[in-house]
Amino acid sequence: MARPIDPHRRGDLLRAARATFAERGFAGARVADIAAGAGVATGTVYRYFDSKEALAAALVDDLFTRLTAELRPILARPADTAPIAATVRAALAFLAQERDLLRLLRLELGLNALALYRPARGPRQFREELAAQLAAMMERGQLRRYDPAVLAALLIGLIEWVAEACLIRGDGDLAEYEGTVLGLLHRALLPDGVAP
Amino acid sequence: MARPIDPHRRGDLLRAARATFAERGFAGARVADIAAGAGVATGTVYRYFDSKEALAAALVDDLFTRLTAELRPILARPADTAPIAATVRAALAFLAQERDLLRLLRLELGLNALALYRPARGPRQFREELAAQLAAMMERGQLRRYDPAVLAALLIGLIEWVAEACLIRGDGDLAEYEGTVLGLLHRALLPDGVAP
Amino acid sequence: MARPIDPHRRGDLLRAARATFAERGFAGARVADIAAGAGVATGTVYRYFDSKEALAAALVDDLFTRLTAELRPILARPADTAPIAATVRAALAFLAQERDLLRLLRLELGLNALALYRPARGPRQFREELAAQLAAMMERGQLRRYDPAVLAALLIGLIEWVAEACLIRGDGDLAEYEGTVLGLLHRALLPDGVAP
Amino acid sequence: MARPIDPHRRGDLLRAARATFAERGFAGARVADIAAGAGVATGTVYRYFDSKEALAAALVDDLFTRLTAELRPILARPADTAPIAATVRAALAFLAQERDLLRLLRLELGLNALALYRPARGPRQFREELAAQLAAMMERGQLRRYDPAVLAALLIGLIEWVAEACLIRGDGDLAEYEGTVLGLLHRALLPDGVAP
DNA sequence: GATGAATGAGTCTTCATTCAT
DNA sequence: TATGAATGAAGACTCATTCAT
Repeated sequence: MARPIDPHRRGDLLRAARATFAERGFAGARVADIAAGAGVATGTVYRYFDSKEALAAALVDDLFTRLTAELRPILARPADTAPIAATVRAALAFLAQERDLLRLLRLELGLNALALYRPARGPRQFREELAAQLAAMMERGQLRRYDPAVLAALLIGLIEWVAEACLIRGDGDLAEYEGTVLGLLHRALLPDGVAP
Repeated sequence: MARPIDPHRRGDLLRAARATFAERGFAGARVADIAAGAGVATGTVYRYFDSKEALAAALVDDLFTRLTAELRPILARPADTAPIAATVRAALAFLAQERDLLRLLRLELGLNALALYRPARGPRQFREELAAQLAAMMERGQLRRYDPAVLAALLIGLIEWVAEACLIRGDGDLAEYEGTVLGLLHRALLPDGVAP
Repeated sequence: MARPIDPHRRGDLLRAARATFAERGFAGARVADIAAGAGVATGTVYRYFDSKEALAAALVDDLFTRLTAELRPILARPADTAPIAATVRAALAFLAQERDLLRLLRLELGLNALALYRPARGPRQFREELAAQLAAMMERGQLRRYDPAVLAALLIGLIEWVAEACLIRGDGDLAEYEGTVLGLLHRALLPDGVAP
Repeated sequence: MARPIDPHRRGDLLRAARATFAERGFAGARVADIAAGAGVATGTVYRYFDSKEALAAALVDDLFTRLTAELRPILARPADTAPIAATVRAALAFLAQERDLLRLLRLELGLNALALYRPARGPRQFREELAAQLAAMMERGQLRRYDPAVLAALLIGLIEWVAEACLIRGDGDLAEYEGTVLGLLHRALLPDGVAP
């Protein structure tokens, strides 16, 4: 049997890539540096990832995976009186800790690059779960009626927007933007005469 | 750098750049090709623009300039009972006709590149005008009270979000998304008991 | 390097190599593909051949071995009144069926590569046999006197030349070239007043 | 007016390439080295030649051009009683001084590479001239009748063969091989009862 | 001002070969 | 013996930018 594939290698490479991208930016990071950072030879990178871009895409994929893993339980919390607000807050808190990946994603990677590698599953699936959840809430009269799919996409878009504006561009204060968005959503989503 | 003399040349270059970027993408477009497309020598490009990126940024700048020029009168229309909805509609209609620049902006240019070259005036100034307008409307009781600056940014963000989702990613139907967003804004912004 | 145990494997590899070289060219053929084609692991190739080039050289070696094996009996045919012409014809007919290896040899392999791996025996030995045969014929007055060694080399060179011109470069018609060469040899080699 | 193109550059590059190829071989020669040898920047090479291979092909082209320029007058020498022998001798003498290019051509360049770049003119045209010359000689009864085109190709092939055997592979002595070939040609080409 | 020839930095990727298992 | 994961050297080429004319 040949040398068995090391299950840690992939993680090591991802870690090294994240550090190198954060330090030097995507263009400035050399594949050789990332390999060295993971303690392997340059060519080895290409046994785990198709290209430098694929490495970055995997990092971003991973970000979304962890984010949605964090949000799902909150969104599904049956007793929560304001699951949407809680989800938005949790998402923003999570993203605030991942500025480096967020910068990589919005500042350096073309959306094109991403589209090539991002498996449709992750974020799309979460959006569908969210839409289902929203539809159920509308059904129960907890939410005004909108197109659940569009509303789900919109909620995610709003989260991304706040993150981009506050965490990447630094154009605004996170708490303030969060407050405004939640207030707006409160008015827009809750039926008349319902407390948040 | 001396100011370019011939404004005609500048326009030719911008036109050639737009065509070349649309055809080959930003990376694939050679400065020499753009120059040839405008009927000038390669070096001449650099008398009008500092770099290839500056050329792209100018194109995007121009997009925003034309967009805001289109929106200002609508927003300021005194008799309009729903200036916000009209503005959103006009913005989306305008952007629907500029998909190629939108793609360039979101798909190929890093936000980084943009930040380097985009003069703060254009979009920022429009945002401030919008904020002032919103503040005035709140003052008059036509709008619920939110932070006008954040709300202005949010409105612009929503427009960009719809444009990106529907015009670039093709993830949704423009009319449907527009309807949902306008409905949501209606609920969120108008005081109780006010017709749109 | 231990001698390979399984001669079957060796044949499989040679077959796979020939197919892969023919399909993708020498440079385009990956050792891993050849291994896969033979149903073995990459590393196994190196138990049978020292290098990718050695694989190609073995193929060419084999070509020469088969060619000379085919020619020897013809050349030695005691009753033949024109053994040289018969040999040239047989050689060309044989080579016409091995275009792929011929192309590999003349188009892709540098003669350098060949020199490194080709064991001197094969072609050199045949040339010596041919020279001996020619010397004997000169002795018997069946041939004009030339340096037998040079003439042997020349005959082989002429065969290779016709093969290259007609089978590889496609510059001429095989039958026509063969006829001209045989006519020329006839004049040059046979003593006056001898029928072919 | 921009910097005018330097007519010496191409020649400088060719000279530097020849020296570098001779010293390091084709594969071993770096384009950067060749450029440095010609006193220009790496990229400049690519304004004059499409690729490293094109550089080598140009060198070989040049070899043929100079060779045929040398042979034409000899071949056309009206008073010459043995123009073919004189041409063969002159060709071999010329090639003996160009071993480095000959090695490059036969040892390192695939014939493929050559075919891509070699303009059909040079050698092909010479072959046609030679064929015409041979046809005229046949017409005048100075030569036995063969297909002139094939015979021309064959004569050139014989010269190349002697050059390869003696100058590149070192398998034989040039004078001896030349003598044998000329003797053979003498017998094969001259009509009975004609002195060389 | 315009020209366009010259510059030269800068790196991803492949794949033959090795050798630990 | 076979395996196949790991290695890592190695360099052609592009093209944005400059600047001599």
